[in-house]
Amino acid sequence: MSVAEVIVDVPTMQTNRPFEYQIPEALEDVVVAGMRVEVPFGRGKRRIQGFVMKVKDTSDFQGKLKPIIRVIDLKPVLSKEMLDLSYWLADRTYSFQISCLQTMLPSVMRAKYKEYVIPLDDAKNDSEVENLLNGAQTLEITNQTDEKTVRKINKLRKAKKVDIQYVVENHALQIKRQAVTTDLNVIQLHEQKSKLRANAKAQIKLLDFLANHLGDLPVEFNVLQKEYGISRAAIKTAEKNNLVKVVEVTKLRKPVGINAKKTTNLDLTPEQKTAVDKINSSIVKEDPQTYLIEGVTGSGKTEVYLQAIEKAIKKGKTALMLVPEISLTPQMVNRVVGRFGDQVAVLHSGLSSGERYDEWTRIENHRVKVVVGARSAVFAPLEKIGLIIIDEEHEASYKQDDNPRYHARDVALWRAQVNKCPVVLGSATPSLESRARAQKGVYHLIRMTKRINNQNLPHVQIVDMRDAENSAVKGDFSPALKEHLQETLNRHEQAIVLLNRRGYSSFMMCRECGFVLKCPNCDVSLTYHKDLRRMKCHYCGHEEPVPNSCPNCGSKKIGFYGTGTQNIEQQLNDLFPEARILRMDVDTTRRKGAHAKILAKFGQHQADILLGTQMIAKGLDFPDVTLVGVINADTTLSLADFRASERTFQLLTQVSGRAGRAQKPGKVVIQTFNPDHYAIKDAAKQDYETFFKQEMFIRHQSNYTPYYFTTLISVANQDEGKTLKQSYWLKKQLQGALSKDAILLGPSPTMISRKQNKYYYQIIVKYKHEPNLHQRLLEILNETQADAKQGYTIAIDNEPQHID
DNA sequence: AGCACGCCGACT
DNA sequence: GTCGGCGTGCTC
Repeated sequence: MSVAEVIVDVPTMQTNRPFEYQIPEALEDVVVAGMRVEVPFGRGKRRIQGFVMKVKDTSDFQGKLKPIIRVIDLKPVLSKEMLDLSYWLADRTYSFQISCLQTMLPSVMRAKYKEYVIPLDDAKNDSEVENLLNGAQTLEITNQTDEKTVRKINKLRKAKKVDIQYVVENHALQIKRQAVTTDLNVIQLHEQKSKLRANAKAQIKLLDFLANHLGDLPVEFNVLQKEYGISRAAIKTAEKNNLVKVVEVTKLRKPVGINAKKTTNLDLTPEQKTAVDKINSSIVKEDPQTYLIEGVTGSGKTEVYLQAIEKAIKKGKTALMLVPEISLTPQMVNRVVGRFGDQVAVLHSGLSSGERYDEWTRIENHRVKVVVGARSAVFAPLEKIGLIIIDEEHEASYKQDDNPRYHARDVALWRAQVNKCPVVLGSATPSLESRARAQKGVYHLIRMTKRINNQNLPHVQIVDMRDAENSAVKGDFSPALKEHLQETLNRHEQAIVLLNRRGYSSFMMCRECGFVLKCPNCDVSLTYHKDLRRMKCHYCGHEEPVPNSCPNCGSKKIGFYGTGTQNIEQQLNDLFPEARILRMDVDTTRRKGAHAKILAKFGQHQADILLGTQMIAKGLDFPDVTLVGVINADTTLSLADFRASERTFQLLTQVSGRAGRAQKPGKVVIQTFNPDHYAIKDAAKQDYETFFKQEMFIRHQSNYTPYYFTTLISVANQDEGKTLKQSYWLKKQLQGALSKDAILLGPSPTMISRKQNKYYYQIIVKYKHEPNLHQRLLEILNETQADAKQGYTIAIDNEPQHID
């Protein structure tokens, strides 16, 4: 007897374990681990999708096993590595295993469930049934089906007149197309052509086409029709005369940007060479070491990546390169594709779900050696990985912010262990966690301090907005920034203006002295809560009234801080009526491809000023940009988040790196109310190391990452009282499991304490070594699962990226 | 999640 | 009396 352990597609705590199914004889040698199967589940006739985790020949189950209905895949869609990874991932992120398995696959492979009402045999002519079906054979039940109909169906079901049929649908279908190919070679084709009658125009055209495109066969019918005017009839005639063959091809939608010119290795600077040598030695030794490249903007990290990838490929291995979604620009993609051609698969959000599935299939079929993609590409079905690269390693977007809340870096490190390959983390501004690990020797630190071609770092000027001259200005542009913009325009060069919009108008700052209202306990800024009209701390729950005057200098100029991009655009228009301005923010980039379009336009110098939010800070390389202006450097600094300084430093350093990438010298103007803050001063000097030391000191003082681990637990319910009660119960449970050294903060309301009509409260655990915590949290999830039906949601975020 | 079972209130 | 409301427990 063969038995399969199956993880079923029911994301609840009670079903978060394998269920055993009997493998029918017909499927005896067909069902293997990693396949999707359709199984019956529950008392009714419900059918659902499941993943086979294991095949064995004995059962531990006391009752009678149900048989597997059918296999959905002909071969496994998840390898042993991925199945193993799913256990680890589910445990680490406190998620359902089914959710982990699903996130590893393209979304089209997620099962779709449909329900139909079907009449039972002896009730086919029943008037009520006929009325319900309205002449049709079946009736689909969707969530659109109105209550009255549902009631009618239930009644007829009880009367045994109709039944419900469940259908599991697989949407991952490849598009099959007819195509033409031939067994003849060029000489034979010419021979055949000469035998044709002169008036057989279409046949001649077809044979000419084949002779010229022998390398590209088979070619689809519709391509021949559309691009060469060769009809289906002509092809059929040629087939009849044994000139061509008609075959079916699975059409793979080819994603954009694969038109890159072939490039070859660039000469390396000594620093680059050292980096490549170190990484390559680990690739050769199959040694799962982690390297952290701390390289200033413009130091040529990408070339290091490319040459290391080449090494991996030469060894017969594959390579995985992760890039933040926002820097997955055609520029970036073309550099990789230019080097490795069609051995590269690109996974980015611009792909349709079908295209994404096709790319996944190409990788799965071993037709790809290199995968470039954003966060979820870390699950690419590559085998024999020889190298994993994570560019812009500090980016918060590598952490998924809903379930499963995984960090791509952690997954990459796990896969590197299994594949015995090195991991390269690269950034101009590494995350404190990674840099600290390098300090401790867990990672190998590679520093690249020089820009290629010895370009100078841009000159950075910090403008103190508290100065009389600047605070007298009506708008948001200081005289200094205005002047530099004008000069740049006069020289017909380009400028980037960054508006730091995160944390928009939620905190209070004094425009006279730069004072920001902070929590007395937690050293993060207080957040304004509209509903209460009070200032609150998101960490500990401290609250106080909104002040009328600055507690530091007594000025009345204290207020909420923030300006929108439209407003700034207007100001720019007024100041420089002759300048062409491009605005890039969530509003102008909502449409697919809009992001790339704006950048392309700016790259072709069709505009003088690019105005935008954080999204313009990353990896752009425009030779004509000689000025970068930062309107309000402080907003991220004042976020109610312990990573605020780190985020500000990263943003300013990255955006400053955009100025003066080519021969022309660059200039950066940073406007701020905190000119003496180390995050701003160090960013101006592009001095990561000094910033790192200072920030580590602060983190040490205030017991944050990387000195402490953090876990964030949030509770939500429609009823605020219930939410609070549950939060306090939770806190008590945790206190029982934690040692004296752990720090428990909260419960406190979240930034938007009410979303979708639910109240949110959170508890933060900071700890160094708590062996019981993980187990206790799993137990708590189990104990509270019954509450889920009463509308409680408990979410656990291991090492949160932001706390709001 | 979806379904059955079971225990209470308000209707043909 | 019974229809149907939802609270509880189970699914190989």
